[in-house]
Amino acid sequence: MENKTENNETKILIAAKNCFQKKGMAGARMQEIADEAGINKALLHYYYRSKQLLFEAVFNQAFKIIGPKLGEVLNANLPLFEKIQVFTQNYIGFVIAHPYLPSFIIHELNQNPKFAKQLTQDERFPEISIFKKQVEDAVSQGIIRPISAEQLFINIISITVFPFVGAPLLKGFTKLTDEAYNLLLEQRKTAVAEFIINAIKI
Amino acid sequence: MENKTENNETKILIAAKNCFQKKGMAGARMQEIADEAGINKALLHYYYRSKQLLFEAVFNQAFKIIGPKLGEVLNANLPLFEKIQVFTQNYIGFVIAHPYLPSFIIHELNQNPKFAKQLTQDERFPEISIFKKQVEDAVSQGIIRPISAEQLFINIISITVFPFVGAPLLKGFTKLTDEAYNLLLEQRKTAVAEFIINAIKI
DNA sequence: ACTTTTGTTAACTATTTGGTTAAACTATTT
DNA sequence: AAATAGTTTAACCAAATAGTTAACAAAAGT
Repeated sequence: MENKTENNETKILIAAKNCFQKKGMAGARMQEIADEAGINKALLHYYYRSKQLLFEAVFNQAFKIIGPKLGEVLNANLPLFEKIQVFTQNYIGFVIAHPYLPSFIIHELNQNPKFAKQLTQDERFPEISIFKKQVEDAVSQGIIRPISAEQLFINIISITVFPFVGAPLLKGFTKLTDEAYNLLLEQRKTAVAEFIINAIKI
Repeated sequence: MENKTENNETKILIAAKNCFQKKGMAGARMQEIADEAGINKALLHYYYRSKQLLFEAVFNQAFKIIGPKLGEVLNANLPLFEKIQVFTQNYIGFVIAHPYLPSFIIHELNQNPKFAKQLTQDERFPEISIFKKQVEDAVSQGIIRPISAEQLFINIISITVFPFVGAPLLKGFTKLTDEAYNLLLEQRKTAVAEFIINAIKI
């Protein structure tokens, strides 16, 4: 067993992930990451030379997880409605398990547009072309109402991700307790696909 | 004319708004705010004692703008479908004019949950109870499919706001240029309401 | 006129913070 | 066991940064 005691390199990465995701690049402190990893601050610099590089390691790892997760379903060989069901269910489940991840990615991408361009060109970056064709076919066959694949895709992602990103705000508006709100998120695993399919189905 | 030369207090607030919205509380620098306002850094502290207080002034002002804007339509005396149309159109238009605002509010609220609680109790904080009743009535009258007002509200906000918050990400996915993406946002002013109404209408 | 209050600045201070160094410690090789 | 390479730490360092001070200027009272 190799992870009897996690090695420092991964302990650092885990601690850094937590700190960066909670506080963002600008708000996170190297000392805090070191403390959370239970090691000396100099060791951070030993493994990852600078804050910037440590941040990029965390960010890339985050994207390596979430990117393929998205592409996987989008490019699967499934009928459109089923695909929407699987996608939203999978994805909401995934985000429930990693609640800080979307806000983190979005915030840092907003801070650093160059970073965004770079990501787009990564080979792991999800492709929507298959999904796009599928939507266009469904429209021309009269199965769904006319809508561009881009608009539909944006609607799906929005309705899936935003309830996590905007949780504090939405909890405020709806005056729900944390438990009630989490229950509601859980229900969305199936409710969201239903909503979207109703919106496009003829 | 009183704003011949804007007074320093508001010049500071404007500069601070820009910096905080672009870089967040943690990323913004007092010196940068002073430079952008064209004044000495000490003057920031003269008017707003600390970075924290300046930040709160900016944040509260931001919420003072966006909060009532939301409540206004939600509590208006309009039939449900029309309300959805007016709300999405108004709100998308508003966010086009203030594109950094939602990300800013969301990020800072995620950083500081106490802040969120405090806001909820503010009298300016929008109420959804009228909207809630309206949705419940529409459901029981069989006008719309069964859905909780909270879920519908979350869907509306998500689909309205997320395309702005997640713009860099969504631009990446859809491979659209900035212009194409902006055009698409413009189209959403009407398309979004249609989508939502189709989703719930029986 | 002069006194007081308000506004403004340059220079300074204290602290935080990312990053370095040199030494100590540990495992691995020879 | 000695040498070597890899790992870890305490103590530092330099730059950045929020905040202060003291002097000065302008405006407002008197």
